[in-house]
Amino acid sequence: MPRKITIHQIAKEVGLNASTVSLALRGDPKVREKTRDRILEAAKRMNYEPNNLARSLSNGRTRIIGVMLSDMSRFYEESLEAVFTLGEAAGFTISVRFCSWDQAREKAGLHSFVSNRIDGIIWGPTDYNTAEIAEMDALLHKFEVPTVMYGLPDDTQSLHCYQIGLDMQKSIQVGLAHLKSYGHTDIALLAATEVQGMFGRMYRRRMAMFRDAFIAEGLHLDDRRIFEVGDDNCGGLDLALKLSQMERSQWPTAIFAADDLLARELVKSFKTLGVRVPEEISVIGYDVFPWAMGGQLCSVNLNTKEIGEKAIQMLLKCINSEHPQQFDQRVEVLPQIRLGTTCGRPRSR
Amino acid sequence: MPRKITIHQIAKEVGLNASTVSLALRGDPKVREKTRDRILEAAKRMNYEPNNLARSLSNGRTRIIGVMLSDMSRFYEESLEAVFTLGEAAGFTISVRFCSWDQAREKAGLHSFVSNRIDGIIWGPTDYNTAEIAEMDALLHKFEVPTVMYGLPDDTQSLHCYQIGLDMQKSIQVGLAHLKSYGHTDIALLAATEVQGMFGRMYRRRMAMFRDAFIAEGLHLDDRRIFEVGDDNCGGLDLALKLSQMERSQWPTAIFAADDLLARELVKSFKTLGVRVPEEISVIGYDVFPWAMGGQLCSVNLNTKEIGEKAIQMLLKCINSEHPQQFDQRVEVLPQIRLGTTCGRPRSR
DNA sequence: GTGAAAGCGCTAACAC
DNA sequence: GTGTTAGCGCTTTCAC
Repeated sequence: MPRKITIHQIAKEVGLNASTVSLALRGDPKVREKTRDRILEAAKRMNYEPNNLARSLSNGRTRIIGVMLSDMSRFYEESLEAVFTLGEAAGFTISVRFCSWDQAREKAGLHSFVSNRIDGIIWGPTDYNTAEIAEMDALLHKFEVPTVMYGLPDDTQSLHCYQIGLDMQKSIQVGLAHLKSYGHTDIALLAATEVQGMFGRMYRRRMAMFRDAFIAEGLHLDDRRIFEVGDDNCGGLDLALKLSQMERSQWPTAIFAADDLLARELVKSFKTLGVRVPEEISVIGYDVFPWAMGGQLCSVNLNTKEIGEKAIQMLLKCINSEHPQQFDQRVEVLPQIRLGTTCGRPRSR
Repeated sequence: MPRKITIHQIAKEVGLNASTVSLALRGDPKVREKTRDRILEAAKRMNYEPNNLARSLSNGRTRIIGVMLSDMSRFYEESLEAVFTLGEAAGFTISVRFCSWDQAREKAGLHSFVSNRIDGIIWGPTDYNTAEIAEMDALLHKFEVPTVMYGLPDDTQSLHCYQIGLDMQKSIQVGLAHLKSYGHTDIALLAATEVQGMFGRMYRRRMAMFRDAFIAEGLHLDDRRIFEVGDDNCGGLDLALKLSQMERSQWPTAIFAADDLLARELVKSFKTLGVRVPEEISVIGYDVFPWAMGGQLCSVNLNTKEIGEKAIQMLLKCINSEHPQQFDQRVEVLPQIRLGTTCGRPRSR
């Protein structure tokens, strides 16, 4: 038995023509049911596996959607799951590339997408507004590869791609407004900024946005109210310990943790040390962990599931349309306050 | 300007034949340098992007390696990075599929790899020894797609694929032996087993292996020495608190945490609560976090980087060889004790 | 060195 | 309903 079976061999086997086999395999109603059954039976028996290269070369589409990501960050987990679910339901295969925050690899990966003639791209870029990004954006546009960039913090008007926007500063403001609604004004910030590499860079960027958000909400963020720790999910204990050595009258009334895992550890540590949350101090988290603390943690959720859904929906619309221009260039995904039990009115001082 | 440029259009532009252009683009020495420069210049100017579908259909290989994973688990991070680095250095594009622990999706993904005629597969299966896995293994074998399965706990002799083995029980025994070498015999186990879904399943499986490993090392594991928590990286504090309410004479002399993050939190919590590690109690972790606690944590490292390296090296060897049978069917990757400062001799009782 | 021609496996238009 | 034919864009063999 020959190794790679083609439709011609199946055709010969059942005494028909290759094009009939082709039609039958794709379930075309033109071919009689009995004929189709014979063909399918032979295909299965001969271990036929269709050759997508030939198929795609011939009909001009691959039914593959490429996803370009910087790393296997938790940030992408939920959105990617949404992309899979909706993309596969629409008959597409999802192919992922990672670039490890390396722009050369990112570029090479996107080129490979183009060379392999995938039908569309979802792209979470390593950085924004750099020359490389603009160059790839222009290339993808020139090749008419439908592309959705997602997780973009700012409106990057110069790009041609569709964009799923995520206004981080606004989402922080949402959290601050939530705390203000309880009456908090003395709010501290717990953030991991001493992390090395790209993660650290991300955290530091996030920190800058926190500062801006405080100002935008008319709040004062004293430098002594900023607690920086050297690890993304192991600094809560440090802060709880630090505070427990201070007089309570000196405490802030609420703490905004820049990461849900930090917040989770902070709350647990407070409880361990006998500090009541939220009676003595309120805690709010920020990020992408809806499951943190079994839903008890109050947090600003970045809603990444919706980001993924919007991205794949936009892309599918664009792929299936003749006039992709008619769609909105940019869609904003709004964060959601996830109510828990860790925020309350400030203690009386 | 037409949208998709082909070598024929370039040929027409420079007044040559398409086959010359084809040779020139691939840097064949047969074509004169001056001619090649003219061709490359035209290709760049016209924004030519090669069509891999046509190329692969013609020459029979795609230069793509497919990686099939269950999810974006931290377990895969390092190994995947190794696969990228070595694979790309060898001129391959790495394409990743995730199946979210769904065997139907896993199967579909592997089929798509075959249909797209990728040159080889690295596969971390969702489960072992099931009919589905065996079926896909047989199919991949029949299609002669070189395949390396990795992270396999047991010797699965019935499979045709190359295997990178990881003997979890032995690696736990390595950790236990390390503790025994200090003189510990009263060793407790901290594990997260109340986690939902596939993670929980994995943790429970890990738990069973811990029991077997204790027995194999001639140690007694009393049920009261097993501390199960409901979260994969937030249970350390609970245990530290629990122990601090017990008389120290009742304590175990060492704790084996089934996860580095658990271990890390445990050590930090001990320190917070005034318990000296390792003077009063030793802690050893287990998993894939070489960076946990800045290298201070003593741990059994599963060595996933080497798993990835071995996998891609085996695969490349197999792809480049005419006689893949000559290589070993299965390679074992051994865990390493990562020495830290959290293990020492047991306190005198 | 360069060109001509066949073919990779499939699809799609059109005959019959 | 089924067969015929002409590509899809590239590589490869063989002339010249």
